[in-house]
Amino acid sequence: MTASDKSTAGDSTTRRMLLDATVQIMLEEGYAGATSRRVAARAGVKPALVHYYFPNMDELYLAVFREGARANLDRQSDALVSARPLRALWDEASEPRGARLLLEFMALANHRKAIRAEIALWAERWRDAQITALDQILRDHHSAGEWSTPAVVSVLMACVGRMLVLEDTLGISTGHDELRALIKQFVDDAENQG
Amino acid sequence: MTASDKSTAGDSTTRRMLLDATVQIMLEEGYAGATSRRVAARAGVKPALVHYYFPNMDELYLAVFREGARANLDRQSDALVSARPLRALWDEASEPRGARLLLEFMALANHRKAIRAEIALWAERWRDAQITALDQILRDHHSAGEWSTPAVVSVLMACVGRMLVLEDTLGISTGHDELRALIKQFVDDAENQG
DNA sequence: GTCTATACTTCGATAGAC
DNA sequence: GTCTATCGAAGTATAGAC
Repeated sequence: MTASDKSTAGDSTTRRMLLDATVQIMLEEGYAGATSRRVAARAGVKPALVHYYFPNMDELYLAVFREGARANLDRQSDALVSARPLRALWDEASEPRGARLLLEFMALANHRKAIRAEIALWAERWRDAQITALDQILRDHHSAGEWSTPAVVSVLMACVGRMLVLEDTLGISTGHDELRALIKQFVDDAENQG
Repeated sequence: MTASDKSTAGDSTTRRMLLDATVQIMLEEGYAGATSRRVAARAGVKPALVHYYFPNMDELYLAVFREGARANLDRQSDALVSARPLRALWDEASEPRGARLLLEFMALANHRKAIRAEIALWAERWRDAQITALDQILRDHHSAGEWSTPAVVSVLMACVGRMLVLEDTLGISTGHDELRALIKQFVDDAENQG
């Protein structure tokens, strides 16, 4: 085990474990449950260590968010050049963990104003890249309907995919199957003739 | 001023002020900012009074939610029998205060599990009523498109209207105008030929 | 119904030993 | 890098005077 293995192996550095613990707690108990003490306990270290790696809690939350945002952008880049980009985008928007974490960060942005700008920055990058790529994709697949412009498709998939997940999490399901079937049909129609 | 006026007049009882203060703080600082001390301060009373009217904080949050949910259902009932029900539903889904408050309660439901069931109950009632009414409305206006079923229209308007508001709040706007214009066009087309 | 006073817990953050 | 120890602030909740 050389020193350089540290970044590729289990990534079991303390900092890594603190970030993971924060995400896990946010998903299970909401952002208000991710306190310095509880994050430390989940990571198996003492509370003071949290402040060694992150000067304050805002920085911890921002580090968690930035890491997730970067991973999200990377996955989207892969999705946009895949064989079925529309399906990949829809799957990504419907991914429960990401949607639930984003809910927490949206609420956290309302409680800690330092978070707000970071989310907006990431979201605009994410959407711009998606719209740019969709412009070509929708043209290639000459998708039906004058309404299916890149911007509309991008915003619609993001809004609907995520909100359906959030409703599912709460135990709300009325109408979901019907809407999901419709979207799946649109995606399949567009990509099977491409 | 008789005793019965208390319910109709300014409603300036202490309980009323506590509920209002809680909503205001949740909107401005997020649910985690609505602590018993701060709610009391905002209402102009001492913290102990909060626990006189509400045995614990869960009950306060639930009282706030139930009141908002009832008002929401009432407004929807009016909307569904109005001259332009689709426009009214879209306006209601796009109303910033309601959408932002719902975000807080969705996150709160993840932090305080007692909230979760109450939201699901209200949301299912709300959607069922909407779908039932839309069934007749869409028939009357013989709205175009095989996709415009009651369930799909209901879920779509709710998801998109609210998520656009949340994105706006964060400072995200790309693609919003285009999608809003499209929905406005759909609503207008459906209701101008009715 | 509203207050004062208080008990108890948990929080974020720091100082300093190892 | 990790710990022990600790500070001061803020949280929920209760008891009891008025």
